[in-house]
Amino acid sequence: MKEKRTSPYHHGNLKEALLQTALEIIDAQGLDAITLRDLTQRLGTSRTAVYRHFANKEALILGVIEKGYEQLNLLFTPIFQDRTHSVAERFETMGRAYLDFAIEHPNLYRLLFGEKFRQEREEICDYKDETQATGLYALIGLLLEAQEEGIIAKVNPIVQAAMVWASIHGLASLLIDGHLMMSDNMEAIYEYSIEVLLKGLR
Amino acid sequence: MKEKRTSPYHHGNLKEALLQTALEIIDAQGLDAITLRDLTQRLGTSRTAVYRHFANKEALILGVIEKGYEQLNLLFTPIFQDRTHSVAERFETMGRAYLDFAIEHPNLYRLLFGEKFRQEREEICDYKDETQATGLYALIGLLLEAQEEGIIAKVNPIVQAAMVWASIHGLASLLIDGHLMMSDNMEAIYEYSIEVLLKGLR
DNA sequence: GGTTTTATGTTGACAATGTTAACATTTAAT
DNA sequence: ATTAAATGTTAACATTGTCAACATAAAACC
Repeated sequence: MKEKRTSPYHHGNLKEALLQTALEIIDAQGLDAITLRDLTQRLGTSRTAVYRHFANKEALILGVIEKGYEQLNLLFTPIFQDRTHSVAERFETMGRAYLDFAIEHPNLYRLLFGEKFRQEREEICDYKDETQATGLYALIGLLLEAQEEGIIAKVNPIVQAAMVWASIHGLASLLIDGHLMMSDNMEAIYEYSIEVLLKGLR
Repeated sequence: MKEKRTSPYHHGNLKEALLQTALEIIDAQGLDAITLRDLTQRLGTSRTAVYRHFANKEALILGVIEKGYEQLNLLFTPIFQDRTHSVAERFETMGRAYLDFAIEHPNLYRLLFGEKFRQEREEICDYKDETQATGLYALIGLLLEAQEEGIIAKVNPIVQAAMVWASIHGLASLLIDGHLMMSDNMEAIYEYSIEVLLKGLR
């Protein structure tokens, strides 16, 4: 009883290793590229070892999604908590960090904000609300701050947050999915977007 | 020589039937749901009949994508050509039509504006530019009109169009992929988005 | 018209993949 | 020490995309 619980023995917490490696594979090659055989081979176990820790492939992916949300949360939280900058500055920094994440981890971004397993995802969101993990929660807080400062109109902040998130998410999606044939203009487009948003929200 | 070309004989233009049925399957059940065996079975042919008309499954899907763009074009063109309404009105109508299409055909929308086959897609876009099929081309025209009327600022319309498209695309994506936990508020969010955009673009 | 060539369709087979069942082994519980 | 539970392995199967070999209908050619 030296370990708290689920103490490893054969592989040394294979479950966590599966999640981590799966996340790395997906991040590098995309969701469709992952196969249980490849995954288990990398870890030196047999193909079906997965089934001792996950019901099936889908359950594993859901675990990766949850893990991804956690990582994203870890990445965004410090940005929001930085009170040394103005609301407008934080607004811009936030959007840029979001875009950067999408650009640096397009496959992971698609997994987290894509369509796959919408139904099943809800089980995760029950106790770890996507709203929070996404940063949408923090965005709402930021918008409320901006409302107090009189920078933007006092409208339902949830509606505002949805609109802002959609704008940045749309930009990220179109970019990483190759639908904006002007990646060189990206910086200009982003800055203009922030400008339009801040002006339009007034 | 009664038929112009590619006159059918066995199945009666199987190629077109494959594209049409494939599109219907994808529209109804999504890209991942389509299998060549199911597809061919519906048409009463054998599994490998596809390979007489397409190099492989991917080539077939690319054909469906092209067909989808055409349909989308047919849907959007009349809206843009309607000069009986003001620029602002057409702007709003356009966005709504775009959103409606995404909501009514989420699987098709994901296929047309998703990540799959980005590389290979470019071959299609050579002679049938996505920019045109998307309606982005028409959007730029609308924005130029708005600029002339002094409704919005005279900025690079391509940048403006990217920003606007991203906003609406983001809204559509988040909605159909189940990331906006307020589908009831959708109408309010959309109207507010148009409001913010028109105000911000000034 | 008859022959050849081409276009189109079919059958059988194979590799990759997710999955299950049966068996094996290591750790934990009693 | 024995039993039970957890974890891992092997063999096998169904599904799917794909290819090779074969079959047939249409078109082309003389």
